[in-house]
Amino acid sequence: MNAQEFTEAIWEKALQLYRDMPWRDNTDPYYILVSELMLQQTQVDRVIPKFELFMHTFPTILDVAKAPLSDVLTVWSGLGYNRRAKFLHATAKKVVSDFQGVIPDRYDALLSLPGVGPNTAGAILVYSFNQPVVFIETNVRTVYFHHFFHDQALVSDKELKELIEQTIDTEHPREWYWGLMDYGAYLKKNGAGRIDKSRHYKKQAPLKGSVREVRGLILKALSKEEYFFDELRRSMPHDKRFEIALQALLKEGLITQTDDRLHLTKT
DNA sequence: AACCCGGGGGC
DNA sequence: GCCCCAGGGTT
Repeated sequence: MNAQEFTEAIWEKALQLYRDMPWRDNTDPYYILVSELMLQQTQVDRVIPKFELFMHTFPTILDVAKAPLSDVLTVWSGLGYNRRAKFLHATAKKVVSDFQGVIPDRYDALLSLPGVGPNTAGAILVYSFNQPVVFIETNVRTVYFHHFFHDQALVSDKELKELIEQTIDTEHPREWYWGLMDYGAYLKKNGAGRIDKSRHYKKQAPLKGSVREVRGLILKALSKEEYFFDELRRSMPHDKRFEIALQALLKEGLITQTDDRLHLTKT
């Protein structure tokens, strides 16, 4: 299949498989920023209700910047990878203080924001500003592996970038990537995804029995009410994971201890 | 380069 | 019970 046949096939899939999402109906940079942070390692179906709650609670990026971190963490609670809530809070404050409250439309400036890496920066440029930049994530990998690398054991992102660059629709990058996302998600749902073909693929450690499982329990508890240290410990698994998780959360600034009480960090 | 960071749904 | 999900930060 040559490049033109490929692009025609993708556009056909894009029409067939289009998924409606709140951040597709409104591509304001703030919508895209929030959705992309939430979508890191998290499925679309789980993000949509959290996204709507978040936007209802914090209608503008200034509302996030002004809010205590504890409020952002509470809204985030249940979505997972709670550090992202702190990253988003810090990014909102930085956009207000360093960028006049305007989310930047340049790659380097976006990369300077906490929680925004190469993928998220590229996604913001594509989806919000409609710029034809190359970025790689799991659905993009799935589509290109399926069509161009069937008989190759391992594929590097460098090889992938060349193909993406050759096939990207420079006139309609936003809709083009929407199509890649929808088609890639479709392929994986139907068992055609082979993400382990990527040289960057790493199997993640199980959650069960891990420290980060206890981190989640601590944050979930503190999202509801404050605890005395011993009171909280008694409600947690009785092993070393609790102490490790607690120290990490204190160090990272997600939680704070004042007067023998533990609570979500306010500032 | 290796490790850490949630929680849930699909299978 | 195992897997992965619109990845990024730290060491």
